[in-house]
Amino acid sequence: MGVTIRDVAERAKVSISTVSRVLNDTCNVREDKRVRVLEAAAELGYTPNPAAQSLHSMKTGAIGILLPYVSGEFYAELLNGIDSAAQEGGRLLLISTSHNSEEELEAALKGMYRRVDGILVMAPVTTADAVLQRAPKDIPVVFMNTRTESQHIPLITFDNYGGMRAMTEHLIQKGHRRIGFITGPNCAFDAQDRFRGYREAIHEAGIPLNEDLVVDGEYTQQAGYDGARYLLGLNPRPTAIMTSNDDAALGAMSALREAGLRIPEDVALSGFDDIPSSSFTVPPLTTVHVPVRELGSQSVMLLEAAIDSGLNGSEIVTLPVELRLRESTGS
Amino acid sequence: MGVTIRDVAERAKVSISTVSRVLNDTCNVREDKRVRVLEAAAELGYTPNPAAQSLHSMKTGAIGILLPYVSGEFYAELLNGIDSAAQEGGRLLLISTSHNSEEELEAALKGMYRRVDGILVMAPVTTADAVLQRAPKDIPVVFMNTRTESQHIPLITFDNYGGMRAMTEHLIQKGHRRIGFITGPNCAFDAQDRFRGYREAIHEAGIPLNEDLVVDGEYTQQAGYDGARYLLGLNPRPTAIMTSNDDAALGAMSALREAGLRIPEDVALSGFDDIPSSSFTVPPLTTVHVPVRELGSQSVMLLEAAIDSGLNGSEIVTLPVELRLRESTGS
DNA sequence: TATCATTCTGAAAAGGTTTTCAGAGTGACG
DNA sequence: CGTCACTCTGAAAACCTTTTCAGAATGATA
Repeated sequence: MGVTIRDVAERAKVSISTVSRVLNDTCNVREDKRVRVLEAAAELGYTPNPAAQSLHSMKTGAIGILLPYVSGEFYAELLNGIDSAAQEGGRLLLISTSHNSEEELEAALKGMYRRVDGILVMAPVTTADAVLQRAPKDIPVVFMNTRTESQHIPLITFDNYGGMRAMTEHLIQKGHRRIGFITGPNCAFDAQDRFRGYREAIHEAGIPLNEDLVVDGEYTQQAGYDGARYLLGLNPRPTAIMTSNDDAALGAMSALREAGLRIPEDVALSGFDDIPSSSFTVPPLTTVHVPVRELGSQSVMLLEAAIDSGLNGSEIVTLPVELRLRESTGS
Repeated sequence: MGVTIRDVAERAKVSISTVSRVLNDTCNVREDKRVRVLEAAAELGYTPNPAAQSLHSMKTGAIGILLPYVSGEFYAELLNGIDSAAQEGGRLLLISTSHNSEEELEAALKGMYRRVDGILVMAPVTTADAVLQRAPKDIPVVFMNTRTESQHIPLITFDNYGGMRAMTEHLIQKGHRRIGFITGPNCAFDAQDRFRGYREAIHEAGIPLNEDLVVDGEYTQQAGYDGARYLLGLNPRPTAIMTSNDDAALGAMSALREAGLRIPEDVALSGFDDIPSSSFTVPPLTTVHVPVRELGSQSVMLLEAAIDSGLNGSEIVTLPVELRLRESTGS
């Protein structure tokens, strides 16, 4: 079917070794043969078969990405960061989503084995250690936004705890005492960390933690909507509502409007992630800016370093987050 | 490095052919050898090398996806549809984004050549025909949401023209005569089709097309915001604003609120795409529901059919769209 | 002219799998 | 016991490339 190096060699009347040498210019070939080969290759439209190349070189030129799911602007941004860094490095991207349990992750890892030179894993519900145990050991793995017990795992994450803590302090400093909190999915570590930031800030301010003000949620608009409606039904109702991500905040905003409440005069509202939408809400949403694109691109760079050096790095990088104070909390 | 079929054969004390036969159960092997092979394979953790398999079978078990960019909820949904269908078919996904010019597309196609069994292309700014000319011919390609001159190209799209036309008619029927329109990117065919739907509906209603009411935009919130601000500066201002997608509508909504205008009493607003956010805005956004997930999954299925049958289908499927009338237009 | 050093070049091996082909073993039957 | 039919099994080829190794061609020098 396809045109092989043999066809090129035949047409250029040289051996296949010479063709290979010319195409990879790996050592000197007499000029006339060189041009003959190049012409033949161009005329036939020859492209080396990547499978054969991989087989020999034990490299694939691709990296794999495992994500728990893809939804909303957050993941779109993440993919942008990953893709641009991968393209920079001239690598293809194999992607596989909706892996939450360890079993699914293991299957996905196996599926990528030897098809990629390294794997990027975002696994918010399992520890990196558990994943690594089940992963093939001769391929570098870099984690994003995952928890680990060991300190020797290449991991890029951001300061979920600190961000939510700072946000809570901001609201407390604005005078709020009854602060409702809509959590993310309980099983996700980042959601736990964010909640911890809230809890500890509340505690340190000497405010008793009121369990009624904490409602289980998800990272979705629907959950934000539902959670906010619940909180608004309390008596007295909270003076501020914190959500665990911006999507939930959008949902909560919808519930607040529906109830005829003004933001922030009646109820203040905060999000987390700083997705593009958050600056276009009315009022603009106070949130925590998370460097998503950087998370993606730096993870790829870390992975490439591991691939090129052959040794799996072991740094844990925590990217800083930043409060974006906007009108939804009266700033 | 890795464990090969040879290692398994050695351990099980059989030939590599037998190992291959057992693992693919391709013909009968005596039971005792069978279990020996299976045990050996399990103990060594053997996984066949995909490069070697591809080399022999001329199949890769992967499909490629070329997207112009990834941004916002629309693409997240699309990827979901694609990924779930691909997983169903047991295929891996190679993804590559930010291809707009024909040159970039060609390079990306070349890069995927023989790494995938088929390619899914979403190319809103070039015609499918142009892409096909530059693509390797021995690999099936399915297009999404692209324009073509020929009728014999496998293409799944949806009714951009009809959707926007219906939306315009809806607004006209609500009594609007001064209807502002914020276009999508001029170069994109779907944006052109959507605009055409607006123009022709206006025309058929006997309303003269007022160029001032049409403002160039993009598929972004920022463009919607800017466009709406411009339209609101007109005197008299339009009584309704139509945007070319929901992201732009969110931006426009922000501009309307900022200007202290009520939706829909002062200005009605419509979007296109029906992204998840659109039902959580206040008021909920009237929009055109587009079956994004289906677009993704059906494209994959069409591609798989082409791969399996060996012949590139040539149907053009146009998925129906559907008006979602909500409060932002007074429904 | 013969020899040497130098630059090019082709044959062949290796990389890991699947599949074909022919040969080996087993059991049945005459 | 010899033959036949049948089921298993192993050796080898094929898939396509890169790279090593040895040999060929060229030019220069004695």
